[in-house]
This record gives sequence, C-alpha cells and structure tokens, in this order.
Amino acid sequence: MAVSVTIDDVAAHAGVSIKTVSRVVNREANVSEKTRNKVMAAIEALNYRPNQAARGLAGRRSYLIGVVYDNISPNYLINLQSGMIETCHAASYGLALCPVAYAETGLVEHVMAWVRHSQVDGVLLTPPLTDCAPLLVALEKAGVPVVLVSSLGAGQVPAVVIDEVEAARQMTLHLIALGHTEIGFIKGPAAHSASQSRYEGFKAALAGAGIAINGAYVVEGRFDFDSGEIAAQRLLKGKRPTAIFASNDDMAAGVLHAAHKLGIAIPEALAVVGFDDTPISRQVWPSLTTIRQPIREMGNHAADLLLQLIAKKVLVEDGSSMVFQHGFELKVRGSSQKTSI
Amino acid sequence: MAVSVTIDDVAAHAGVSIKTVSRVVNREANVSEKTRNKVMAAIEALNYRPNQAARGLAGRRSYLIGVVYDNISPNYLINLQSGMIETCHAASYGLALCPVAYAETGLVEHVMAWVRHSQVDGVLLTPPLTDCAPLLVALEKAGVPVVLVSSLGAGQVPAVVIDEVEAARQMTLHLIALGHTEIGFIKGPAAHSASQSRYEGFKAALAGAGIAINGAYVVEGRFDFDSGEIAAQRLLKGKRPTAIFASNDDMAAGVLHAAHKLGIAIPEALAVVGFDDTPISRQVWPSLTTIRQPIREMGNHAADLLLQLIAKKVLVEDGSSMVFQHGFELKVRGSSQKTSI
DNA sequence: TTGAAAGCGCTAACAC
DNA sequence: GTGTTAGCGCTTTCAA
Repeated sequence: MAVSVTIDDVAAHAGVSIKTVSRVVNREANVSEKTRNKVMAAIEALNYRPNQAARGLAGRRSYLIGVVYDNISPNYLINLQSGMIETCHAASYGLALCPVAYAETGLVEHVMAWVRHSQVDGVLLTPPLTDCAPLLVALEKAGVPVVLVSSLGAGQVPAVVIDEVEAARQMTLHLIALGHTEIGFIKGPAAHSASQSRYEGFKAALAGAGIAINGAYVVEGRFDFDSGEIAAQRLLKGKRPTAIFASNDDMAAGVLHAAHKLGIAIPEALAVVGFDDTPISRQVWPSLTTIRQPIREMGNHAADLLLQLIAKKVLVEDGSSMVFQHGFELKVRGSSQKTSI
Repeated sequence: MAVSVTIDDVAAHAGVSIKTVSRVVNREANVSEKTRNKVMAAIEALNYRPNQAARGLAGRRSYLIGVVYDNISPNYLINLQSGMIETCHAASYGLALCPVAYAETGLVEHVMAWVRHSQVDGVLLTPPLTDCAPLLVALEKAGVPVVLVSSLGAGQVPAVVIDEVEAARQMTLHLIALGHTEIGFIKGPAAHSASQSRYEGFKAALAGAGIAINGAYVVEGRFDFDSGEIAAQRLLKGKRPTAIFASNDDMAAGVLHAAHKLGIAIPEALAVVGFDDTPISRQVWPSLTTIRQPIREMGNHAADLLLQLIAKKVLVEDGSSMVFQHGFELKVRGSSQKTSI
C-alpha cells in the first residue's frame, strides 16, 4: 500500500485547511463553489486518495460492508457480487465476503463473530440466509444495518426482490397455454421462502385455469442438480406428468439429465422449465425455458440501500415497508416448446 | 462496526503495557511464556479484537489483499475465492475483489488505479490476467507483491499451478487408449498460456503414439460455451473426428450441445472430453470426462504465498524459481466411454 | 524481556 | 463558509 500524498499535502497545495479538504472529499455542504474547485484541482494535481484506514479510525467506521452467502449457485453469486462491488466502489466502500454453510451448527455465532471481526458497517444477506430468523434477530440486536436480497424475510427488514409468486404464475400459464394439464412441480427446501412463493404462484395459475392439483406430482428438492435428478426419477415413474416445473435451473437441469437417461424426448414427451436464467439454462440440451431476474442490478440496489441505511439517509420506520421490487422476464427456450435452441 | 474493547483495556486487565499486548497479538518474539498466557487470558476474557483500521494506520498497511479476475468461469472463481478467503481470514487479512474485462481498453490503468485506491498490500492474479505482461510490469514497478494462479506467467513471478501439459497429455492418452486416432482439438484463446500448454500436451501424446496431427481438426475457441459450440459445428461438418478434446469444460459442453443438434450419439459416434471439472461437467448429458484441479487448495496456497511475500518471510530472489505445482486427476465419465453416468 | 512516547492520516466537535 | 484542536487504536522507535 503505497500512500504518500496526504490530506495535509492537498490542503497546502490548495491553500486551505485540512478540514476543508475533508469536506470536499466527503461531499459535505458548506463549501463555496470556488473553494471546492481549488481543492478538487489540488486533489487531481497530486493524485490524492484518502487513506481508508485513517478515515475508518477517525470516523469509527470500517468503510466495509459484508455479504453473507451460502454457495448455492456460483453464477447467481458472481453476478450479485459484481453488482454490489460496483456500487460499493463508487461510494469508496469495500465489500467483505462471508461464505457459510446454511446447515452448519453454530451458524449464527459464526456470522456474528465474523461481523465483529471484520468490523463491517452493514450486512447484505442472500438466500437462504435471509430466512434464518435467529440471525436476523442477532444482527438487529447488535445494531447492524441489514438488507435482504431476493427474499422478503419477516418483519421490517429492507429487501430487494422480484415478484416470485407472479413469475411462477406466469411460467405455469405458459405451460397451460401449451396444452399441459398434468404438470409436475419440484419445490425447493421448505425453509427457503422462495420455495413457498414459487409454489404459490404455481398453484394460483392452476386454480385460475380450473385445473385440479395432483399431490403425487409435487415433490421436494434441495435446489441443486442432484436433488432435481432424484425428484425427476420419482415423477417419471409409472403414470407421469407431461410437463415439469422445477423451482430453479439447477434442478431443472437434473430433470433433463434424468429424462435423457430414461430416453424421454424433450420437449415432445416432456416439457421442462426452470427458474433463474443461470448460464446452465442455456448450456444443457435442450436449452431451458426459465425466468430471468436482473441479478446484477439487484446487487447494485441492495448495496446502495445498505449504504444509505448506514449513512442514515434512509431510516427504517415502524410501519413503513422497504421492499423494492424488480422486474423479471419469461425466457421461452427449447425445453418447453420446439424452437431452434 | 461496534468496537468497544481496546488494546488499553486488555493491557490494564493483564497488568502489562499495550506494547506487550501488541506483541502477543502479532506473534512477535521476546515475550515470556508467562506474560503471553496472561495476555491471552485477558484477550479471551474481554473478547478483544484488534481494530483493523488502527492497525493499518499505524502499521502503514491495509491488511487487505486483492484478487483481480475476469469473470470467465463463476464456478472456478467462487471456489478459488473461498480458498483465498479462508487463508486470509486465518491471518486476519481481508480479500478485496477487482473484477475486470480482459479485453477492455485501459485495463492496466484500471487495475493500477484500483490498487492505489483500495490500498491492497498485494495482488493475486488469475487467468487470463496472469498473461498480461504490461500489467505484471506495472505492478512490479509499483512495488506490489504479486502471486499468479494457474499460470506460469513470464519471468520470476511466484505462481501456483498444475502441470497443464502433462494433464492434457494424459487426457489425450485416455482417448488413444479407447482406440481413437482421429481426434479433434479445440484450443483456447492464443493469448492464454493455458491454451498453449494444453495444446502442447495434446501434441506430445499424439507424437508419442505415432499419430500424425491433422491440422483441419484443430480449431480455436474463446473458452466459453458459445465458442465451443461454433468450433464443434466446424469440426463436425463433412469428414469428422471420432473424438473431440476441448480445452475446457464450457467449450466441451458447447460441443455436446452442437452434437445433440446434429443428432450425433455421444459417446458412440463421438467422444467428447473437457478440462477443469467444473460443475457443468456433471450437469450436461452425458457427463463430461475431464481433468480435476484442486482449485480451492490452490486458492489457499496462493494467498498464503502472497502473505508471506508481504511479510517478507519469503523473498523472490534472482534465479530462484517460485513455482508450486499441485496434483490433478483424470475424471472419466460418460462422454468418452459408456458408463452409468 | 518489557515499557514510554510519538505519531500514522483522518474526522468530529466546536470555534470563528 | 472556514479553521483549530483533539483524539480514534494501534505500531514503531527507542530506551530501560
């Protein structure tokens, strides 16, 4: 870390006090246009960059926000991370990573120890950690600002989401429009709120179309490839559905794998659809019909929200909702109807 | 960032000076066993965690190392990241991320600006950035310690790698052992050193088996799925090879996609193999024969090496080589020979 | 083997 | 609108 030019150098160069430089750097009010320009010029001329350690020490902050995640889907995560980094960087903040295993014992203690150790100013929570109520309580008690991604959570925690229920409903309507009435559904783990929402949307579409739901066609997976394959093996035994809606792409890819093994033609003998539009959806054969979420933008938004919370520019008030909904898109590909891909 | 207990509290509790506490925390020599124990007990009792900002300010370091990467393969990256984070965390260091696009103009300036701004104490470079000579020069000139991952680079830069040539050679021998003599090869981008090494291994195996190389069967891709598919379309037109070795899994998956479209049976009519053992290799149909690298462990090792370089426990001396080779593993699956997967 | 003093570069609180 | 002063919590330097 080669830092040489300090705030004193800039102040001297601009002929002002260090406090004024500090004001300009931190975009505070009460600096005349003229002074600001002088200081900016000095910063430019000297190529000055504030020392984060000194800022943090004096300001009692770390200029760091954390993301806690369970590595379920690398594609989802990397995209989310880049969105978050982009926003953090623009605000001279850093992003600290806390990878965990959702199922591990002592999860809450692990995360809280990390929060204390890394001294982050706030925390972004991704699914399924968004659904861990004890963790939310512990963070709240510790006074750490939190923003949830892709999940509503419980209570008043700010969140950046898509309308999962509506997305799943539209996906189901797509299958119904293709003539399917015998539709299998692979749920995610019960503990994930996304599992519930997607299943709800599925049920709503069926109900709307007057199609009775067949309990034997609904099974549960773990959101990963293997569990999708296993679930499909159960669904495809004996009398079977003509379409399967898997709650995410990884499981849908597992369904394709199982169908291939059984020699079932896709989409002629079986339509398969997923959710998330991860790269795997385009890399399997045939490509998966799925739902695209603007993940990177959601990462931007979540980080931005958290920074505002930290700066107390936005306050979480009792009774006010801080849920921000992003749009989604139905991507129709070869796994549900004959196309060129 | 709720930090309350400071080094003074610990010193008071243990009945020593703050310097002694500092010595214990930093594992310095010249502290008696008895004093050390007293201090450790106090740290434990008060649940003390050193303030990174203060450490950084006083010690003129950021306690941060950076990874620069182009998001080519999320799976590879997430695994590498977790390895690096693990090691960093154990050393009370943080990991800062710098995502870039290898092809962008002003890449070197971008990275150097980030290095100055984030004030990292050292940098880890992943492929293909390891092959960007101007960047290596700029980092060296700035006096920033660097470690390369998965690439030899040029000159004396420390690196953590696998023997790519040998791995590609063994993969090719596997195909030859299955009876193939007409083998197609999809290279990676010429600018990546991995592309060269893997191709070399391929050629070495053919030469060793007395098989002449057919120039028409060697094409170049960009290490991504789409380029693999396009390359396969070319290779599979007219007289075609009986096996295709793609230099990474993403391209191999693209080959499978193309073969499926053309109705070519895998592995009966065409054997396909990849490289990297990314999750996609198990998620396509049939599963891909590939080479597994211990990515996470390489992440550990690279971070560890960089920390030693920063602490000057290890020095890069002229004439000494600092290349550390990890083992690899040939994973045989259904895309090259009939198996159950 | 241990400690005292100085100061890293910045922000906060308050003065002007 | 601008400047002064006093630390933030630690490592460094030097002395004991």
